[in-house]
Amino acid sequence: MMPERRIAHLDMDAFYASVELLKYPELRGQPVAIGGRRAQQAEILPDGSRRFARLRDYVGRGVLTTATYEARALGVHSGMGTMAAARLAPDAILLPVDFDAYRHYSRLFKAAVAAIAPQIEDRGIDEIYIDLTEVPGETLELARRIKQAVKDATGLSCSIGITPNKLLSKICSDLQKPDGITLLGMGDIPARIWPLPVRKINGIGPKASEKLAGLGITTIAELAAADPEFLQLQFGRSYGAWLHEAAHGIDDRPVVTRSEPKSISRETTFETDLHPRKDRNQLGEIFTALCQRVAGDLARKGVVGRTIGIKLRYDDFQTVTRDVTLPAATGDATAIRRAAGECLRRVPLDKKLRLLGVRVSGLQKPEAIPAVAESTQGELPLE
DNA sequence: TCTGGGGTCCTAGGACCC
DNA sequence: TCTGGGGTCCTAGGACCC
Repeated sequence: MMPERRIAHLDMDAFYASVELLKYPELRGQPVAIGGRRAQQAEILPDGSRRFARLRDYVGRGVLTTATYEARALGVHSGMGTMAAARLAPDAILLPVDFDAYRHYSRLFKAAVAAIAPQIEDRGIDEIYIDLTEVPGETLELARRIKQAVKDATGLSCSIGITPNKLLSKICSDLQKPDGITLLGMGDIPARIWPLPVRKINGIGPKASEKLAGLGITTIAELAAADPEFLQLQFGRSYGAWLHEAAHGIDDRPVVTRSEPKSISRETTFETDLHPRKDRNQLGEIFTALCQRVAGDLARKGVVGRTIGIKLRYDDFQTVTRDVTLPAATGDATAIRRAAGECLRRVPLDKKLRLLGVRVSGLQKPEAIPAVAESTQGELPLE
C-alpha cells in the first residue's frame, strides 16, 4: 500500500487584478474589472496622475476575465459580459488585459515555489499542483514558507490547499480565499467536503450539476450517498463511476511535472457579425491572419502538426468544427491556409458568423520523421 | 445590448486492416 | 438466412477548465 501523499494546490488570489494593482497601486481598495475586447489604457494626465476608464463607458463585445474582490462584492465576476457588468457596477474601473505582465509574474511565482518544492504541475497561468510528499518539513510550516516565498518574489498573495490528493486540494485551496491555508485529511471529508455543493468538484460543470440537481442531488454528501449503479446509468459508465469516487474524495492522479502540447489554435470573435458572402474579403483576410498567427505559434514552440481544423460560430451561437489530416505534418502558413480553406468549403455558410478559428493538432517535432512501415515478414495471416 | 480565447479529454460512428 | 473480433485512425461535437 502506497503511503499517503501530500499534495498541494496553489491558486493565486484574483491574479490578473492583483497584478494590475501592482502596476496601479492607487486603485487598491476600489472595484476594478479586467477584460473587454479593447478596454482603454489608463490615460496619463498633465500632473502625472492617471485616469482610468469606467465600466459604464464600455461599448462592445467581450467578457471580463477577472475582478477585484471589491468588484465581486457588487456581483461582478469573471466570464460575465462586459455590458452586463456595467449595469451592476457602472463606476468600477475597467482595465485591458496585459498578458505579458501576467506571464511575467506567473514565471516569478512558479520559480519561487520550485526553489522549495520542485515537483510542480502547471495548471495555467495562475495555479499549480505541488507534490510535497518527499519535501521535508511539517505541512503547515511548509505551506507558510511557500506562501511567503511567493509573496517575496511577486508581492502577491495566494491560497493553498494541502490534502492527500489533487481533487481535495483543489477544493480546499478555494475554501479560505484570499490568502488562505487549508489542510485536510481523509477523515475530515464528511465534515468539511460533504456539505459543499457538487459544483465545487473540479470536473462537475454546469451541465452535470444541473442534471444532478434534477435528480435531487445538490451536495457532495448526497452524491456520495447515491447508488453508484444509478449514477452510471444516468451519466455513463466512466463518468458515473468517477462521480462516485470523487464524492468520496478518492483520486489517484499523479502530479504531472512535464507535458507536451497537443494542439495550438487561434480564434477571434468579430466586433460585429460578418456575412459569409457580403463580407467575404474581410473574412478572407482574418482567416489568413489566423493561419499566420498559428504558424508563428508553431514555429515558436518548435513543432509542426498533421491535422488542420477550423471552428465557426454562427450568430445564433451554434458552433461547428471541421478538420482534415494531411499526409505529412506542416508548420507552413500557406499550407495551413490551404487545408483550412478546404475545411471551410465543407461547412454551410448560410448564416452570419461571429467567430472564426484555426487549429493545428497532431503536433510533433519537425525532425521526428515517422518511421518507415515495418516489414511484414513473419506476420501470420489471420482468418 | 447576453455569452473571450486557449486548451484537454471523452464519446461515438465509420473506414480500414488483420 | 447468414454474416467474428479486435485494433487504430479519422472526424465531429460537447463538457469542462483556466
